[in-house]
Amino acid sequence: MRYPDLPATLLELEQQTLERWRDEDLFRRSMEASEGCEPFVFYEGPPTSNARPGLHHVLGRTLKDLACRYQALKGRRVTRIAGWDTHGLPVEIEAEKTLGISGKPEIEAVGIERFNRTCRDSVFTYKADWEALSERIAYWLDYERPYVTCDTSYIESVWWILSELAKKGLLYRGHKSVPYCPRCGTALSSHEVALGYREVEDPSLFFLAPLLTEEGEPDPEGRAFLAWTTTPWTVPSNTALALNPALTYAEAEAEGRRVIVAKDLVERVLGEDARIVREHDARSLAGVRYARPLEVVPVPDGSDAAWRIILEDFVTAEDGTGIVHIAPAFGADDYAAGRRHGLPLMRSIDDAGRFHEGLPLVGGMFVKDADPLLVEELDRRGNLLRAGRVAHSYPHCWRCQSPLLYIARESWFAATSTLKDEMLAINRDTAWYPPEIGDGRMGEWLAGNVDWALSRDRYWGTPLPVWVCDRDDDITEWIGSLAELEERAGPLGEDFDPHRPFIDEVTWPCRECGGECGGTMRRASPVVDVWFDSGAMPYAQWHYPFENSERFERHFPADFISEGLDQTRGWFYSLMAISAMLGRGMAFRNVLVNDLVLDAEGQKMSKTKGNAVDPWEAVGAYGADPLRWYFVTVSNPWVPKRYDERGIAEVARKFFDTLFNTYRFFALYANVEGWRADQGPAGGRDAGDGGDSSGVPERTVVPREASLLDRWMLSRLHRLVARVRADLDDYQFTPAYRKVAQFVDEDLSNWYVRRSRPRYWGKTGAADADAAFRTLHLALRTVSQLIAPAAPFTADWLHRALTGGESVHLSILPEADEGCLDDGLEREMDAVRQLVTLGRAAREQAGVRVRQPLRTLHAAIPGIALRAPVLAVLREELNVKQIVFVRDAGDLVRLEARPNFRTLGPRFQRHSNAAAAAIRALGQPALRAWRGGEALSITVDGGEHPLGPDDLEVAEVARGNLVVRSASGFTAAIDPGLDDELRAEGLARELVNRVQRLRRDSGLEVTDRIRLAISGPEGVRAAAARHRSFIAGETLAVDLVVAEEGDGAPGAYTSHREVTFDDTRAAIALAHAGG
RNA sequence: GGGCCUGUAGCUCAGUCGGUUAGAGCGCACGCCUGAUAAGCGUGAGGUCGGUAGUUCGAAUCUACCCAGGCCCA
Repeated sequence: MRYPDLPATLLELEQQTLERWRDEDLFRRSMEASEGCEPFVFYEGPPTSNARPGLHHVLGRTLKDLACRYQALKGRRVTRIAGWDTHGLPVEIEAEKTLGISGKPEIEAVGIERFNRTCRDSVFTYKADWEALSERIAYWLDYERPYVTCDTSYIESVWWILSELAKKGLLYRGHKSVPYCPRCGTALSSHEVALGYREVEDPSLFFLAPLLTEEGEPDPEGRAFLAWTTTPWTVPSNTALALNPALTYAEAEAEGRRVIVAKDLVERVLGEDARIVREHDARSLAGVRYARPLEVVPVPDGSDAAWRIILEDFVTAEDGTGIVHIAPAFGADDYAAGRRHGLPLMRSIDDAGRFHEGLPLVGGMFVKDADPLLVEELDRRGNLLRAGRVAHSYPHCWRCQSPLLYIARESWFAATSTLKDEMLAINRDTAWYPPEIGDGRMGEWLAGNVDWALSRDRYWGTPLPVWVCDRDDDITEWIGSLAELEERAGPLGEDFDPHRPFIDEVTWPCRECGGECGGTMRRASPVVDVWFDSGAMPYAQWHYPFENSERFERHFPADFISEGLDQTRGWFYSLMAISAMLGRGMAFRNVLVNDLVLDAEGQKMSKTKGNAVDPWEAVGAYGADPLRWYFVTVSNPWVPKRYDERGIAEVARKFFDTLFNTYRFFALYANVEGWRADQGPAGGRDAGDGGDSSGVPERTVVPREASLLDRWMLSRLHRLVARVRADLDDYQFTPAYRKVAQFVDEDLSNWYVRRSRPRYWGKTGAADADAAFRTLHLALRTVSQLIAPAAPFTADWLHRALTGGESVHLSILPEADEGCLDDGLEREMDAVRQLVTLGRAAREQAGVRVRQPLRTLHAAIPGIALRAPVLAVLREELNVKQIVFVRDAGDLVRLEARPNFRTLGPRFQRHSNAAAAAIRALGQPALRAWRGGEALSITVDGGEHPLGPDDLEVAEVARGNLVVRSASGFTAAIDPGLDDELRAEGLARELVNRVQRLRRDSGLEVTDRIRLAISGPEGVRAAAARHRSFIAGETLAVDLVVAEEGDGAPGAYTSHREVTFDDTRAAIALAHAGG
């Protein structure tokens, strides 16, 4: 049994792994394996399946999958049920396109039955695409039994929730101001409204509302409030004027009138000539009566509260007059204010946007056409101060371009605002990643919570399960199940479809009024907001409470959910609001938010711009693992991501290729040497804990007396495990996997393996080779487990290759072994690596290559001593004979004082720089004395100041005829001087270098033995002779002949080469020793 | 129009409580290595920290305004 070769490409590796997963039914096996384990509950936010998955779904699904796989790796049982969001306007719009129709009148002409059938047919258009992409990117989700929001069982659970809320008195009928298209006869969703903003010119008029006394008499002083509007057609429905309670208002003389406006706006609104007569605090004006500016619409009953001054926070002094005209029948703020103050709703127009027939002046006119007449009438009544035009952005219907009207329409509401405090408390207990979304966007949204308008006047959705008596609409019944419905209306028949139009036909005689009224209970026509559907998934995915009660309880609340930022007021809110209303507290404990995927230029991806990246293309380019890894490591999930294919290529090279090369190295030599993880070393030493079919890796494979590098590697490895676990437990995926990447590249590949290489071909003995293999095997295997959540294909392939077939996704991630951590050793090795960098820089500067040995490295390091075996690593890496640590004696070192601003700043304030300069200017003797423990003081601003221990740092800087490099307290200095001995050794290494190249060029295998001949001038011969065994050993020469120039027997060798070393010429020749 | 997020090297990103010499990878230039070789390693150059004004002894970091991109809402 060998350690297998890697597939030719990562894409091939993924394909092989996918096939294996399919053959093994691995997802199912992983679920079975965790049967009975502590559950980890994940809720899948349902995507709409009638649109293709996009690249951003790969991001979202990577994060979800990562969290779930990590928990599974820790031994949790992770429920992850797929779901489909199937109702709503996007589906209806697709159906309109399919049927070639547009708008509600045309839908009704076609018939709701046919229309909804078309909707249902279109819902799963791209289901296969979604499932295929999910599989390809290794998003493990249970697609066997997905929840589907248009299924009868799902709808029944939604009905149950609504009826529960009704029982709690949380549902009511009211009005909601909605953007409404008068031509299409329909309200538009906010998404649709956003599509239609256009810059237009509208009337801008300042109109007057004359003050009245409390008795309703004209104000003796003839004063009037001044209000501003761009919609004259709403003025007849005015019922109040709102002031900001925090503002001061002024009475001013202008154009012969005494008008009241916000004090700050007097000049802007009334001109420079306006004279302020009196000032009023807003509060003192509250409740003051005024005369209706226009009397076109009749006064309804119960209008006692109307036509008075009210106070509202939303009023600003930014524009207008600081006095806002309130027409509750139209604006959203107006409607809310109307409810707060008990104002009447003066609905004066019909569904086509026309004033009611029979009204004076404007009866039957389209509201926008009536504007000029109303302005004229205001003027005639002396209530117009000024009229003009203003350009502003105003929403239009994206379908027909009609200007939208904001109109209060009948709606069914859930009284979420009564649970505001409860939701705020839940939100505080919810762990948001990042936290600022919870505090900010979500917290503010909840703080400003208004009742949830649940109903939509549409067709394809969960029908609102409320029936209303057609004689007395105060009589309503909420139905919570199909059984309840049958109890009322009789059998519904097999396979009853609870959608419209069928549900609309279910009626029964009104019982409330004892049959006296002879009324019929008919369903209120709206369907439910689709956000209610998705927020109901914790219950409805189990058809709770009709079945699965116990399973539901086990899966509530969710431990974890994750969606895009746009879901804050969408799914996150609907989950939270529904559970709060049901009295069940929080619906999710942890929520990870991701931002958008932008294109490489930072622009939003969209089909119309043509910059959208097809996820299949992205996966096909480098593979799913690099794409997932890129998304995870490039930046935190909640930061907008630029998708740049070059970034994926970089990840594939930098991380995956490095990891693969490390494995390839391991496999190459393990196979050559016949090393197996489950066998002892060749020398017959104890095999340790041997094989591990348990899935739990051996905790410590290398005993205490193991080599320095192994102990260092294990310390790094276990520290990595501890840190990654801590990060992942805290949903910090990006830092976690950046740490893994850094470990693989810097610690494992570039230091441990590089420094250990000769150990693998036995240069240090069989036992040491075994330890080296064992350590590398453990490191690779642990890495494969750590990356399993992020790069599931690569991880699985690696794990199987290393363990002989065991899937990483069935394994358990070990805990970090504290006993392996060795802080001191890690610090020493860090110091060595720092000195190596500096030493190399010094060599570069001196123009001496590493192959040329040097006598001495002078080094200074802050605060740690390096032990002998660590120093050996440093000597070897820098190719020096000895290392001398400089102290403050001798010519090598100069002391340098570095002021510490952290302590000086607070103490010296504006004299900090002077103090710092005084410290820098301290002389060598003073600094030596300071180091010796003597007191030191400086003179600043004429005063004598003693220095404390933290006020300065004393650093050593090497000096003299050395080439010096230093950084952050570390100094490395080399003496570039060479003697004959060093030159000879350097030459010997050069010879080895040339022979190795010739070996390679001659096509020899790395293990082939050779016969070797070297000829050249005296210096070369002397070096070769002196380092004969070194050269022979390095080049695997069984025979080395050193000859005079032109001497020797060329015919005996198969490869010859002239070589030069700087200005010296020589010749080498070799032949395969075996034959 | 309002609220929020982002802006640091050519590119992608770090940057702790405000601390005086702002880091890394890629790319680029130069070099090394040749028992991981369609690999590997190193050194170097490269910055108005989006802009302006302020607070402070000291600002990438705090404040205000502005610019660009994005999100949510109207």
